[in-house]
Amino acid sequence: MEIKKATTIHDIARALDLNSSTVSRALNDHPRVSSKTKEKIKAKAKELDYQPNHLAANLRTSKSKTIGVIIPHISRYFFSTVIAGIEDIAQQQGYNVIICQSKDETQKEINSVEALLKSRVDGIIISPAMQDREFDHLQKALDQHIPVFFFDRYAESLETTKVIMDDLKTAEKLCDHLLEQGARKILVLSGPESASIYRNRILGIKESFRKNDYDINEHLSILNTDLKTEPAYLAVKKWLEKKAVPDAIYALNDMAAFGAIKALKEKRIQIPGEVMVVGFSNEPVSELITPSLTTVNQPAYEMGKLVTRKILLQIEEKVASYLSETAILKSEIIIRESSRKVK
Amino acid sequence: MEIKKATTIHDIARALDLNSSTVSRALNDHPRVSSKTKEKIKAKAKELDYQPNHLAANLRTSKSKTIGVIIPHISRYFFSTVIAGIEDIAQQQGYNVIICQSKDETQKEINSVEALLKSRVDGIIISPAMQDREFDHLQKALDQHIPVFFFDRYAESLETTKVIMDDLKTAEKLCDHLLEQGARKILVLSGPESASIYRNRILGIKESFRKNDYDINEHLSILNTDLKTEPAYLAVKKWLEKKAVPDAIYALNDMAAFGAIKALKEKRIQIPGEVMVVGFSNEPVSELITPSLTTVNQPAYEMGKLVTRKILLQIEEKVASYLSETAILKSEIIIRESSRKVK
DNA sequence: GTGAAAGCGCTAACAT
DNA sequence: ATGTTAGCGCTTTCAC
Repeated sequence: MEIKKATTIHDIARALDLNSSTVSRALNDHPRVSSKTKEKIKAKAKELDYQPNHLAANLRTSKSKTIGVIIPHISRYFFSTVIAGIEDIAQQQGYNVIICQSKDETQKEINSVEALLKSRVDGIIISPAMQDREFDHLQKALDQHIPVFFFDRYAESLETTKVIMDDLKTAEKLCDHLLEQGARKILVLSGPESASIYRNRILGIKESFRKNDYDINEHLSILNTDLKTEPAYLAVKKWLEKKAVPDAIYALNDMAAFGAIKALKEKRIQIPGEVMVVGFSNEPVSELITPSLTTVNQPAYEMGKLVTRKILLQIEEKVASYLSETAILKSEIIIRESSRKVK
Repeated sequence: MEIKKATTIHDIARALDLNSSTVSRALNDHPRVSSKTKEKIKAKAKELDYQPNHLAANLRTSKSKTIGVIIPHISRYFFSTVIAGIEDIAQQQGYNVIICQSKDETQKEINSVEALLKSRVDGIIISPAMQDREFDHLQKALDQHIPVFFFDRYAESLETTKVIMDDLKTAEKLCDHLLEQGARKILVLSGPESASIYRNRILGIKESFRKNDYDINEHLSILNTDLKTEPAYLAVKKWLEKKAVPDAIYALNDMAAFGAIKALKEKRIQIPGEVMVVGFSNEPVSELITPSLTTVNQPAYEMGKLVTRKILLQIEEKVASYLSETAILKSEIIIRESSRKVK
């Protein structure tokens, strides 16, 4: 079994009677190499089917050319779509991606950061776990000059770049819509208020009430669940047994909305006739269920691409490391059957 | 801004007045190092917060400690769940993972293999694009002694390890179920027969007909779609307008089943009263739609873990490279409302 | 059981 | 514009 060794820059140098450093420079488009030799070198490289050894280059420059990504659940449609965007940009720029799932558990997230730092990633992109209250683990990365960028969810206490949605505004508009459809008593299924996105969405909802002059205390109820289908189902079921039936259930994600729908159907409560339901984040199923679910579509793929472009700019020092920006992407309300009372 | 350099094996060696090669050996648990020195070295390593530089080790051993994964769509629940399994095992064994999406396009897949070979991955795990008819691109990897392992879908022409489902048997059982429920005329929504899994599922269905003595030609119709919701919806709609309404629609994935349900609902055909519907591969939505969808649950996470364990055994030469095995995982039929005619 | 020495393939400071 | 040289941090063969 004959294994012919791969071509190196030395082979190219030898073949052209040049020095390997010139070859290296030529292949990296260094300005101080005459275009004539550059051409010669590149031609020879192609001829010998030269494949650069990134391991060697990375060792030398002590860059891993790898970025770490930490997300709650890879198999959630929103997140896997973000990953697609991250992978696309990263690959295109010659970076690898390490994906870690936190399962929305703070401890797992801490471990992942630890592991990523050990693998010497050049940067970390994260959407932190719902329950996170402290961010020392991320601060540690920043202390080592590893950029940490957020998407969707973020830590307010860290001054770093984030790509987020215009959640407050969108949540407000969605609430406007429910009020227009005649809803007064609204039950919100929320996640932990410590998480930026849920807090923002609730602020939007309250703003909608305020500007429409509806009494928040009287008409708005907020139920904290962990925004999963089953717990939301149980919570709504319990609510319906003990408290007044609301005019609308406003879930802060689609998963929870599915649970609410299940509970309502079980009690034979008409949707949207008696109770309207809206969700957030447009799971692909949402248009397929009965009734199809009004929700908010978030540009996940774009988000992944954008946050990756931004972190790579910082990693490659094309942008100052002390610059932190907040990019806000527009999301879009999709009105479907579950909230369409008035035809 | 003071950046203290990371500890290396030389630092440890110096601190203990030993040679760096001994340190290297000790940390790798080489047998020919006295356990006393091993202990000393490990203690010192911990004390100095030594973090091995994998880049250096990988360069030296010319292993990238990276495996490439090629899947059709990362945001499909089945695949992202497989990825979760792959990542878990890989990370645990110190490997990184590069994920590529083929979008079910052969050309993209070819490009991905090319890119993975350039990144010098140690192995490739793939579920090939639906339409693939040739596998020269994968053969090329094998020629370079890069193991290529399949999961779910596979190329029959390549002799290599694969982890697949017992699709034929399961498809047969699901068909048995439909026949038991009284279905006679069955319309199958299939993908390209060139793909192993669809061919196998159809064989299973035919087997069910055969053993129950029902005439295949008379009662079984097969409609090729690309197994996406919208095209399936259109195909079924057209079918219902021109041909006889079947007793059951048997879609070879859930996406297509959703399309069929949409078309049936539009024509106000009762499910399962007039037409039963079954799918395949248990999208998380399937239990949430109305009616909830009978389908087949595939152990995706387990599949990802298993195929990764297997390829790592081969990469680390704990198993002969000429050994190719076929591991078959059991999938499970989940009967829900859409096919429950008889109470 | 431990040490010496070479080298994986590349880059970059310095020299010319 | 090109060459010289050193070295990134590790593994591994060969000595002893």
